[in-house]
Amino acid sequence: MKLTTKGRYAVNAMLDLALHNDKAPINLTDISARQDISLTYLEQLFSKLRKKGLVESIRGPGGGYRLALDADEITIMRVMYAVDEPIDVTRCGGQQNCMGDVRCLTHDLWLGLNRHIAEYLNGISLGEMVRMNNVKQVADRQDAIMLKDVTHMAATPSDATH
Amino acid sequence: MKLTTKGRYAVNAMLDLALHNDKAPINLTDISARQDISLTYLEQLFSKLRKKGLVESIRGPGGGYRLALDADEITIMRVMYAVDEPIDVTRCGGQQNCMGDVRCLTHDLWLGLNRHIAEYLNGISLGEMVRMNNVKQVADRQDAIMLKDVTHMAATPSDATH
DNA sequence: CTCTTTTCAGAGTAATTTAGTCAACTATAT
DNA sequence: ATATAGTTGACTAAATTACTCTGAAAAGAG
Repeated sequence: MKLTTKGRYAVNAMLDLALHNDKAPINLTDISARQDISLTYLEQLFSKLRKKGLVESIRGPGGGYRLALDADEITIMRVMYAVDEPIDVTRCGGQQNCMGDVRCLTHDLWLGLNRHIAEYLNGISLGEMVRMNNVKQVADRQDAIMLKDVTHMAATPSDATH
Repeated sequence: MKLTTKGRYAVNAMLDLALHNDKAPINLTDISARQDISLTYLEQLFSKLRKKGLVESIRGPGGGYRLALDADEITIMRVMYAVDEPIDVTRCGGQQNCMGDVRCLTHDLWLGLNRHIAEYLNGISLGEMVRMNNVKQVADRQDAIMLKDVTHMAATPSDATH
């Protein structure tokens, strides 16, 4: 299992999609604004997510993306695997030849770690996250900021901290 | 937690040390041969391991490295942290400002994953690994190969174990 | 003292990966 | 038609990884 920012971006974006998953499809421009991910990078990510059957796309004006499955069926694991080729933590990709012809000393250790991570990430779905309170709160804030931007209100975000 | 081959090399090397942890210090040339890691790279790794107090060094002929602590006190986690700067899995390093001024949607998710991995890697020590059967078998084979190289003898120990 | 074996320190580097950008499409609603 | 939105693939700058190279310095053996 690979753990990169790419995978995390993908999860953030997918969760955004799950949170706004009503009738109308969500376009990437909105997700880009809310989640602070460049549009072109999102396009790249969603291309992969679509090919893995996690989202479906609707082209043209009013188009965008929608979850292709129930949010409870989409685990964090599936999202991360969709965008990041799974790199194995062992040196040999499950083969037993990590070291010349014999498996390395720590072969089983890394396999165990792999299993462990997978278990955790497979145990959490987008649906569950949507129902979590703290997630909902953050999402509401993000939506509020978007609204403010759209209306061109004088309120500059005043991001003194960074 | 960062998961790199560097960390895996370090664990392999440290386990080698633990397996051969008798009176005499072990030099890196031997570990290099047994674990198939370049000598200069090992030097780099052990420099860090020493600075973190996991090994102690003896210079000069007959010198080498020794575990600075009991093998049961050295967890896999400690080894990996010694050589790889811990990169945080969240975007903000535990701060709450992953996204401008609010924490990102998935902040807690990554923190949880971090905790999970740490728990696993902290739950396993070099001592425990040394006592595991499959590890011992691999180690014996590695030693046998080393011996063969040194003596240039034809007498293969015929290690028909499994 | 000198030779050899070892660790110690840090600079340098080639390859790979990451995190994107850019440009040129295609499909569809109005 | 035209504007909106997804689609594709090539390209790239920056960072990271996984090392190597050089040249010490310490310590024991002869």
